[in-house]
Amino acid sequence: MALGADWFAGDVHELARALIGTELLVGGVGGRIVEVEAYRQDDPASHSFRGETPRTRTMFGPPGRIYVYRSYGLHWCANLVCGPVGEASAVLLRALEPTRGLEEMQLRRGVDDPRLLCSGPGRLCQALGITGEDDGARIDRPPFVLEPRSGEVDVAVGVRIGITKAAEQPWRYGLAGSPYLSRPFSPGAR
DNA sequence: TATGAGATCAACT
DNA sequence: GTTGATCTCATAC
Repeated sequence: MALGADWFAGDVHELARALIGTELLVGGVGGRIVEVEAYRQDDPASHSFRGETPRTRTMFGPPGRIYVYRSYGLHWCANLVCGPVGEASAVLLRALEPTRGLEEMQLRRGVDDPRLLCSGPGRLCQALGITGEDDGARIDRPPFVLEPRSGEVDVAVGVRIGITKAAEQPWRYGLAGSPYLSRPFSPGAR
């Protein structure tokens, strides 16, 4: 049974941790989530920190939706909105372990190495075909499917990547030891 | 292996 | 006018 939108109504950090190992598919293409980062409204690094704007409108809406924005004027980055309505917290999808639709992703990305298909927010969106068109879409409606993980996973914790504000916060979560991370976690981090 | 430039857009100063 | 939750490609060691 796929995870519904109300599954995202809880605490963003618990959800970030719980998302590791779940399988995200877009139109039958995707893989296991191996790396995410948590952002909250009281977080200076979050887009929602300074209040609602046309771009961040989705973050302030109901949980279980997808917040997509353009990064550096070039790449798309996808988040899953968490928490109660209006809390404006979200989980940034940073890396997947490709499991389904490899050929499709290789075609979209123009590379063959599975480790390079989804290891990074921009790459992930390109591989799955996520664009600004998908902003505000529900995670539990086609073409999106989020399958719960089967069994326990070893979740690593570390500092977030590529930001300058609140950069010391350990709000990056990942599957320990996975070769599909955008960057490895420090050994022993938990 | 490492550093640097370019792409290109919304929000902020 | 500057900055940023990025990535690719080129050039240099």
